Amino acid sequence: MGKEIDGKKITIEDVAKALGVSKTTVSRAISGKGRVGSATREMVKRYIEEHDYVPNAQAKALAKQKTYNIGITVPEDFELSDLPFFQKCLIGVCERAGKYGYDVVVSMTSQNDISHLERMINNRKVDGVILTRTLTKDLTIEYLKTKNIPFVTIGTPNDRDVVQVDHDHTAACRELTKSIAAGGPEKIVLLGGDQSYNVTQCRLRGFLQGMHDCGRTVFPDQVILNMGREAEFDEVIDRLIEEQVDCIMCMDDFICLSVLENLRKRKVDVPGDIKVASFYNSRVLEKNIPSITSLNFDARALGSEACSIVMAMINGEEVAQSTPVGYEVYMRESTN
Amino acid sequence: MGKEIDGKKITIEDVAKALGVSKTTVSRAISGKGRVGSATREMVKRYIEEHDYVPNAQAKALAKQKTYNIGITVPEDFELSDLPFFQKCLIGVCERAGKYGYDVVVSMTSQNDISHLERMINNRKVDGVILTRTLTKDLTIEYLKTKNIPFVTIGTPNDRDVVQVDHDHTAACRELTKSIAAGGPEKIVLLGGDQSYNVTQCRLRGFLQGMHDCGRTVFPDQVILNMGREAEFDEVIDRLIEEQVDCIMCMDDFICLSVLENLRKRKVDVPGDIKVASFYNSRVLEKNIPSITSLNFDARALGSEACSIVMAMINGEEVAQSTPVGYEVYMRESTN
DNA sequence: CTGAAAGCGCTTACAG
DNA sequence: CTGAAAGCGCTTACAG
Repeated sequence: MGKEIDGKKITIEDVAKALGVSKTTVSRAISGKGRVGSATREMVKRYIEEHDYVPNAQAKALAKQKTYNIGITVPEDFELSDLPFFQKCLIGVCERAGKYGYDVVVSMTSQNDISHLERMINNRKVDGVILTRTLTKDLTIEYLKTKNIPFVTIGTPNDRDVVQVDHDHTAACRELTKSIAAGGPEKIVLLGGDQSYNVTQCRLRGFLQGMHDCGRTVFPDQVILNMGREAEFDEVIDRLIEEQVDCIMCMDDFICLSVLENLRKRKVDVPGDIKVASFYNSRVLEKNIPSITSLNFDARALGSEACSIVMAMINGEEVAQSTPVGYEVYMRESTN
Repeated sequence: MGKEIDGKKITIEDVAKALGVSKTTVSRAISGKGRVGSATREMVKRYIEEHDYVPNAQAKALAKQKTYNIGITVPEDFELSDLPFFQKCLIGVCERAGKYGYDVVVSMTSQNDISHLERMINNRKVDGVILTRTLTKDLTIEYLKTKNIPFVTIGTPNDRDVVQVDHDHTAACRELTKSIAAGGPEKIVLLGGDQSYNVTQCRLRGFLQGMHDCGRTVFPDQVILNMGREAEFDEVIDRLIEEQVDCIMCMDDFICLSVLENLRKRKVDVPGDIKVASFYNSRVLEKNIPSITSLNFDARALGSEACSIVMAMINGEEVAQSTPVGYEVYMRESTN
């Protein structure tokens, strides 16, 4: 196996010589571009198959001015984000990229440091990039717009001229909110995360719309954002109990987990005393008793979709400015 | 900004012409290899700085027969593994790689499909690779050994001639087990995951050693591996309660989470009725009440270390076959 | 249908 | 200290 000459890989020239044809012919037989006699083509194909010839991607890249790589950003401060979300996206991207013969190179980014991204772009390591998170004030988007490189965001930046794919969070949250509000609970409160995230804004909007759809008025004290530290939860939950809130809607699973444990600590029964729902997949909560009403999203599909879209852009095709990926509403015990 | 000619990046030739020197000189001034007059060097440096010249990495790669990329495998079936572990490793790797001017390309692998890895290697997209997980029967290791490429594993494969970096799970579990066994609980049971993972074996070994250190005999029914589905937990926990087990040691956080929720459901008090400990960081459990006795590991450090080691191998340096990364034992409320 | 040659943008012996 | 030239391994007009 591994037919190598002196431990070195064989090149297109070796193949050409061995077969008594030109490099041009070998190249064409492999790429399928340009005409080659079918007998010649078969001969070449058989030879490279038997001799494990694999074209040097670096050389190809240089000649074609393409890298056959796409970039993806990985948030350094992922603690702030949904736990397996990035990883699922990544898998989706890898899977799809592989079908195009592309590899994926990752670039670590944080809110205010995009130096790794810059290096990757400047070094022309990739033909396009996928952003896995968008912030309201997003350095990566600003940067990429100045460069002449195709990119798509997973998530919904405010910026209406960047190509994006996302779950329709607003619609999803609206639907879930409606389903719950219609069910009766008097006082519903929304607990959310970092308001600098667009997704926070989308979910908030969906919540407000859903409430509005049911003819509900939302007072300022029914929306609590920027939940983070443990101490805050203690305080907030205390207040909500005191105010006899009927239902707590959580923008993500971590908030929901904290809420549940806080309620448990205080011996507050869910859903008996207070109903609880989450605006996100409850992987972390999946074993929870009672089961948690939530939305269901498929991050892997998001990654796949995003990848297909950059690939299309790289190939110069037209793409939609925005592509929604589906969701489901799971009504479960926690809001019964 | 972005001094480009016709929207194309400037090349070393453009720089050379503009400065009236040869490409050789420019190349040397940039790389610092070969002698160049210091005045010339400064002139070149200033010019490329002002004109945003960035060498074409593809061309450099081809000329130097190096890619300036390292590969890292991402487990497709990460559901089975620790949740943020891979991501932390990845961040650690990215961070360190960046310091070497390297980018990192990911390759999706599953237990029995390493085609993406193969493509990445065959296409020579990387100079070395980091495996983020090792299985007892590991296709990736077998494959990489046949290729002539430096690689290091995160985790402890049985294979004693692959370079590896890992937490010393065995020692860590041994220490935690000792601390607990010394504290008194009569009947201690170990609940573990997939026994095809080496880490499972290491933890088991540590547990057995720790028990042995305390003069305890371990009977077969005190070790339960391959815990997976919810149904199993119900059954197992029922049995353990019936057998009046005093302490449940969990090999990872997900097992621990399931155990805790199962006990809670049955109104079994922790640590009053049964003590609980985890052999892994309790990120998922961090808000749990009571706080959970566990080991503490730093996956990001693991990634950094692994990266430094492949880099050394790529540069032809000698490296230790095995590098341990530290751990801590956190005794908390759940075993009091 | 096939090939010689130039080109992609670097690096690096070799010579001066 | 500096440069002309060959080479890395592909692709692709251009010519036949």
